[in-house]
Amino acid sequence: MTDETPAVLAGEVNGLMRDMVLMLRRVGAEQPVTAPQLSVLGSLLTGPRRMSDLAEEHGVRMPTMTVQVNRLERDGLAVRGRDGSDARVVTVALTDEGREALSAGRAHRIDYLAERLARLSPHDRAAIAAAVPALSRMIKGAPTDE
Amino acid sequence: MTDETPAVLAGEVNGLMRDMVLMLRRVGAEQPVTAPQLSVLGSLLTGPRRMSDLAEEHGVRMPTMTVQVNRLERDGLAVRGRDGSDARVVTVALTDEGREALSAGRAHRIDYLAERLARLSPHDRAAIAAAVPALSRMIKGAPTDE
DNA sequence: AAGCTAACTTAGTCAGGCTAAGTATCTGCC
DNA sequence: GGCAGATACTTAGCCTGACTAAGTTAGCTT
Repeated sequence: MTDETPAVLAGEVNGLMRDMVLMLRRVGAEQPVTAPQLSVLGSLLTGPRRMSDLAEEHGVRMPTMTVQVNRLERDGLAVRGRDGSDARVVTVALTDEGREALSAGRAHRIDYLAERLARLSPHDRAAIAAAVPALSRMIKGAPTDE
Repeated sequence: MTDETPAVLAGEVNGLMRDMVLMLRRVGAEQPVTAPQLSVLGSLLTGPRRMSDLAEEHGVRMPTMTVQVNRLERDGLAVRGRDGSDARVVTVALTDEGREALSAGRAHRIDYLAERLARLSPHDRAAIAAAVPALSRMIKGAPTDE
């Protein structure tokens, strides 16, 4: 049995995250659309969103989102629009091309992970599946609901 | 029970990783030493290393490591040296200040994680602990050893 | 209508990654 | 022994992604 003390576990999780960052760099390399861009496109799937919402949702400041959307627009993946009720707000919407880029990019990432997961034993996969909710709570900083 | 199909799991893990990146940005913000730098300092703990080794170990190209080490040296956390047997190789060693920065930076990250883990139920922690080896295998792309 | 607040953008800075090309040194072969 | 090619690094130049500070435009409140 592994030691489940928070401090010890934290060390293990820390190492895991370092390796994960490395892996993510590899997955993303050679891809036309970067991970943050893909992430923003994903937010647009349910309809146009305002800049401030996007910034908030992705945990960045507005200037960062401005630049991100500039690039998406430059590459034809999204378009800016205006909100009728408030002339200050700028909305962003997916283009068809953006929708395609999103699904292609997602497929690439998911396939990569799925392939790796498929190589593991059912036992390992079960362990990961069982830990997903707990990891999600940990990442979001939410205490376990008891 | 969660569905353990690779494809479905991959989707969940993908979402998890996105959130993790967000969390890592938060942990790292306001920290004097960045995560990659901390990571390099960690490699130096066991003694001086050559540039090419460091680049290899951290999955980056040499020019990237050159810049990284430039910054570490600029900030007094590491020093470059020469290898007696081969005049082409450059070695990098920790300074006392670097050792301190490393342990402080590590402590910050680990404490952050430990605190979050401590808030989870023992059941959640156990699930995470049980999944660590499997996740590690997944990340490294190694098939389960059976 | 004035003045404050809110939503974005612009400008400037920094870290971290890359490729291509330059320099110095080592190695192997004739 | 000396030259050719390989190896170890650095330099230069480019891109993404993040930040703050400051500018602009539009809405809100009084």
